[in-house]
Amino acid sequence: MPELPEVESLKLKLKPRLIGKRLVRVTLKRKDLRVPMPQNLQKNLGGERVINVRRRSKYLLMDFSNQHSLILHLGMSGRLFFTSKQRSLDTHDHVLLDFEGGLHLRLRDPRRFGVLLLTSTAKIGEHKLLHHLGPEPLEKDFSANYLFKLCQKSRAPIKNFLMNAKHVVGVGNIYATEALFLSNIRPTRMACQIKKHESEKLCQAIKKVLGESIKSGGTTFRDYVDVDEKPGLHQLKLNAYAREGETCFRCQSFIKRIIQAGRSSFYCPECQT
DNA sequence: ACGTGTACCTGCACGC
DNA sequence: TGCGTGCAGGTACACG
Repeated sequence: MPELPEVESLKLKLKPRLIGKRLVRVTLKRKDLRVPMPQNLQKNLGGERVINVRRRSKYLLMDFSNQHSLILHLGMSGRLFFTSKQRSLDTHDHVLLDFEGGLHLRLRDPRRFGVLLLTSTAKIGEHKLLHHLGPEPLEKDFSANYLFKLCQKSRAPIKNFLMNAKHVVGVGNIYATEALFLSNIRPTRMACQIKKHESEKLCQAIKKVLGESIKSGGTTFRDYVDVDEKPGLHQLKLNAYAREGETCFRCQSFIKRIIQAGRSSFYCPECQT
């Protein structure tokens, strides 16, 4: 489900409510998501305080006072939200986190493509899931120059290229689609055919669409909700994603849908070349 | 070595 | 109503 803006929105809302709080109890309602969850969580984290809540790529990182960190990924259908401890359990409520002061956080993930792991805070960057990741798109090191140079080495379609976390993290199906629309580039173009000026436009478009989505609290299609189970608003601003057969806001042509690497892509056949 | 296809899993909307 | 099909904000891995 969530791409960078959705995870960033969760992080921003979790931070002020969790930092400094002790984790009282961790309850696992099953033993695995996409991979087995650590079975020693209560022993390792029970009684520890939350020092920080961070995001790297689409991973949410929770640092605790004993130098351990939780790594959480929401996959396609994961939700992380505060609720009442008394609320009855949904079939797919897999993890319950009770913090001091009665704060109760739940992880719900019907498809179980999510991940929950524990690692030492110091070694988090070396973790198998994180070590190979490319730059954060909203940071300075993700520049037009960086993008252009990397593009020149790849014969993959530009959309697939953008969704490859080795090149840049956090850009999933929605935002790759939208950034390409904003920069007038057809998603099927080979990355190595992108011109210098296009890479500048594309780099800007990626930063813009991600930044605006964060401001809108993310995009909600079906599963995503924030920590208070409220949807985001960015779906109201999409230009291409999920708009097959509707008219382009720029030129009134019909938006097309194609499949690339098994995922839907949407583009305007007139404005994107 | 890189790019694509497949697997993981459930739920929902659709057409017949 | 019921069933089959196709689709869904992700990612690691096996293959060619």
